[in-house]
Amino acid sequence: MRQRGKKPVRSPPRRAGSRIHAELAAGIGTRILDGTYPPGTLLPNEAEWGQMFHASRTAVREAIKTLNGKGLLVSRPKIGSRVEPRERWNLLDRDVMAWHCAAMDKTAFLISLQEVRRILEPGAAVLAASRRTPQQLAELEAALEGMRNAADAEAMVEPDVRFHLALLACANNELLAPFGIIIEQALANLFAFTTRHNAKPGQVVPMHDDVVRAIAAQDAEAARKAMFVLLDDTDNVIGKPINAEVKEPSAPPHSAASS
Amino acid sequence: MRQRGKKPVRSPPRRAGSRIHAELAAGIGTRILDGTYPPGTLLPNEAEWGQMFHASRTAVREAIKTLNGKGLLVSRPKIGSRVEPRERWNLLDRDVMAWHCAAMDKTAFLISLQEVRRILEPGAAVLAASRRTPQQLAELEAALEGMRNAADAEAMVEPDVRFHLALLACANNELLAPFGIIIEQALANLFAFTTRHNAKPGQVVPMHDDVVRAIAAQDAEAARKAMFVLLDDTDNVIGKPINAEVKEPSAPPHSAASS
DNA sequence: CAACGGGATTTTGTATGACAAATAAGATTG
DNA sequence: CAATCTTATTTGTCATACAAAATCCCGTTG
Repeated sequence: MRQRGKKPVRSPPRRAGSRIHAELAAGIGTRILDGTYPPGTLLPNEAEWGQMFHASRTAVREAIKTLNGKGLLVSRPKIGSRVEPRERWNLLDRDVMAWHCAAMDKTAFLISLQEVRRILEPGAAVLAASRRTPQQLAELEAALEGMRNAADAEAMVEPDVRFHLALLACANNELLAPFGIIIEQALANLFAFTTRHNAKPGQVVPMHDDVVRAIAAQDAEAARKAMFVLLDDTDNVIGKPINAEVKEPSAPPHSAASS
Repeated sequence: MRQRGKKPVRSPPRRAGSRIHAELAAGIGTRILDGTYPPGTLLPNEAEWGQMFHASRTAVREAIKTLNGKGLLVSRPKIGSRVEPRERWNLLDRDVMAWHCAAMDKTAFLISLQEVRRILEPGAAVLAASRRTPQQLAELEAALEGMRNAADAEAMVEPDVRFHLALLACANNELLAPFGIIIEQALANLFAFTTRHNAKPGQVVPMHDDVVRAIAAQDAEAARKAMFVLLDDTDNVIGKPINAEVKEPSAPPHSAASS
């Protein structure tokens, strides 16, 4: 009952409950990833963000702390918040990856993703062959079964992702887990291509099956090779439309920091 | 009415300016990484953390938002903050890596790190051979020169780290950058071993030189092989003390998630 | 008695205001 | 002109109040 004076005008209920700090983090994060605020830039101060998004300084600060945790920013008194150099960004974070993916060219992004997959997945398959537990193998087989039962290409994406994540898990190296995000992003975005260039889907399941059999037999070298076959196939799906659309033979790997 | 003049009740100045929310984030993060609060656990609520650390709820919330950004937590009203499953953690984040490294057995951690390095760095070397710019090559050579001029083993760590980071940069794939953290952690911790088991330091520089020459000559396969030689050497440095200290032949890769 | 629904309660989410601390930049002074 | 002091700006921290969400409990009702 202690009403204590009066209600200070108090801005309107601010729409039904939506996590404002999350929106703010996405808003600021997007602007960083899309180059509006390149590395080294001093961001607007907290009060300005608050006005831009019609939010309180509290919400702004929490958003900034979130981005801080992702390595995009550092804040110091009297200075403000400065965008960190790209190599400090946690690009493997789900949100950062999503903002990044939204900002850059999808095709170039997919090529980068596939390059990393070609490095990682064969190595993971080698480890998996010698280390997978029976239970992990069962999950791998379950994912494969899910791919077999998929009605159409779209329904195959989910078990496909599950398959590759299960493979990573079979490697039993916890530092490999963060790359699951790369798998998810790659396969999710790949779907846009597979619908347009349906590259003999009948062979996809047998190729995955080869990987499973090699890992079940603990044959590391066979697992490695089977994984390369799988990746080659994926590269073909991506590569075809690229060659058809891209003209220039060599583009700069990623836009220079200068501008 | 408002006690403007002197100090109101107001808790003591709380020690000279130290970022409390950072301390809190470290405190909570450490407790998560060391297993005090395993995945799935409901954390104490914000008020309780505030009492534990003698900090305001605001500071606690900002710390939690930081951990949120690192994928360690999710918070929901009425529920509280729950520890996310390990596969959602951003293990490649600097802070998370540091907390993790402090909590787990150093030797086991180094073995995991080296496994990932064996997968990644040869692949990065292959890409580097075909894609490095002259400037990137120059930085690689500068790091090598820094290793040559190092007075002792300790002075070699910094240019060594720079060398491997430069190699990653030569690959010109931005998704490879996050691994720089693995390199840094690996070499920093490795130093504890190399000082104790100084495995013929005279060969280290020539082996790095082989990598540089292969990349300069754009010989991808030679770069790959030279990198393997380098990694084999490191494995030897780690492996020797391990075999001397560890008894049990096979331990579970990482403590299983009970449920 | 059991299933259902609606409030009570707990916890996070947001806003506001005030002050402390840090530091860059300008003003002052020897 | 240089060293120092003041000032101004921005983040950091605290306290308080209230809103929103979601569980949980309990009463209602078939």
